[in-house]
Amino acid sequence: MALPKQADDFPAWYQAVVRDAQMAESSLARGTMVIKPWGYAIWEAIQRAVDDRIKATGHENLYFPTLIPERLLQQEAEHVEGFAPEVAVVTHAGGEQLAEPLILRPTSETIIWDTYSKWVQSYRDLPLLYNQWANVFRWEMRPRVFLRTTEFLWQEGHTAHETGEEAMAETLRVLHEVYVDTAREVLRMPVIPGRKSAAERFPGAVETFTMEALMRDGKALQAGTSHYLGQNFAQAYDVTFQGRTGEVEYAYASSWGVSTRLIGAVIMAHGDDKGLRLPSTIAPVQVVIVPIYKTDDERASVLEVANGIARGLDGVKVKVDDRDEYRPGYKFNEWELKGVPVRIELGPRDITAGNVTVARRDLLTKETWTIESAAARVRPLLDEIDTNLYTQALEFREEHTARPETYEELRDFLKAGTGFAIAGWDGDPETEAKVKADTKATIRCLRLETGGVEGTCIVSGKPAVEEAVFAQAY
RNA sequence: CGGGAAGUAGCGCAGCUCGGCAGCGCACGUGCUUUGGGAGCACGAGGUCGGGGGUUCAAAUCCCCCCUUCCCGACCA
Repeated sequence: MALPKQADDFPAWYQAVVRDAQMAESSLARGTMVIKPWGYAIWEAIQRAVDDRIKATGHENLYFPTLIPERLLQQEAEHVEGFAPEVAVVTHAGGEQLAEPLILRPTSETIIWDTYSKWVQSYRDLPLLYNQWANVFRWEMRPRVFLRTTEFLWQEGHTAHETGEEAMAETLRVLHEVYVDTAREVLRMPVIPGRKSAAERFPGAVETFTMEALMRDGKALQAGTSHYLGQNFAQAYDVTFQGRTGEVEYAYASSWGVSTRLIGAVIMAHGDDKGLRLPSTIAPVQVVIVPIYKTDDERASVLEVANGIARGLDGVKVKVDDRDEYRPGYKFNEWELKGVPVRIELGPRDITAGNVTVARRDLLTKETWTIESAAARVRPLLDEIDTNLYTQALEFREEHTARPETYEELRDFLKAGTGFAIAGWDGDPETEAKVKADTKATIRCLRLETGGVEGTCIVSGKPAVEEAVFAQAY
């Protein structure tokens, strides 16, 4: 039951955590997964945080169908080229071959923009600020639970605007106010927001923005994307409106999404050799109380005190683990594996002394509190743990971020695959391709906050026009 | 789709080379003893050996085909 060590075999560790913490298991069809209650509860917490922010930034939820006529996909050239290889097609239904095949949506721009063409006549109909929570299907080469499954859950926002400036502002607002904020404040995971290079752009997008997180094996994970689509989809699906001065124009678009991949991100950003470490913001159980006893009398008295403490923890997701069939040591390990931030141990010795023993998951340390103080101290401790998880992850990222001076340094660092490398780039797709050919690493993003880029491209020596963040990626 | 490994009880595996009663550990059921870091003993239940075909008196084992999973690539949220 012991987990593989992260340092020995990170993929094996990841798979064991997912399985042993009962988050998910793979299902019958290739690349599909059953999300089990512990994993789904984490997803629900993430959903809630993301959905709150989507609503707070002025969007409404709606729902489009899973099945889309195949011809719709053909209408946007780059989009079909990008997605066709991984689209699942329904050819038969009702015992007959369909006259027109249907695809299982890999994303919904096509059906949504085709529909928007009926909804938009005038600039007064804009903007459309809609989001949906949905499942999508992508027939990827190599599935990995949560990170890349054939079917996954996500939200996808699709907005239509009167001007390009407005659509771009929307794209960036969602990136920062919804995604980066959720990553930092809820997942407690530091991310680098940035722009994708043309090679890494979403098919059909004019500009793709991303947030990139660093996993504890040194690889980067694209944790969320927000796309400025310009007028590409409006032109492909004929979404026109009459503007303020009477002329007919195409609408401007954004689309953006985060998925169940975020669960994998949390596992690999915070997890340690004992298993998951969850911030309280997404923990299905924030505090677990483990009673310790020998006799039935002790059991009764310990549980009475334990339940009293639980009742006193107002607004905290607390569980008294009163299962009689497991011993305390087993429960300690199990809740550590599942990532519960705080464990309270309570036995006859504690009760005699008027104390509880409090173990924190982030540091694996124990402290002693008086029973009376527990109600007041739990919430501050949860906050402290959440802050510490973020700090630890940020320190890890800083320790694993290099600023190489020469191409040899960049190449060696990227080949080792131990983190981010930040360097000047001349913007040429050929230099980007050279790095990928030499190291298998990619430009994860181009920094947003850099103004005038100084210095030279680390590959070509020509003047740099971008500051690029390179890494091996999932 | 290319390279590698593997499918045997819920999980992890041995058995296969050299064909001959389907096993081990954990988990599971019952009972007793236990309980402050993954308890002990006893008894017990659980199997189309990934699927199909072939060879043979006899196949988990040998041969052929197929499927699936994992790892490494190319693709990707």
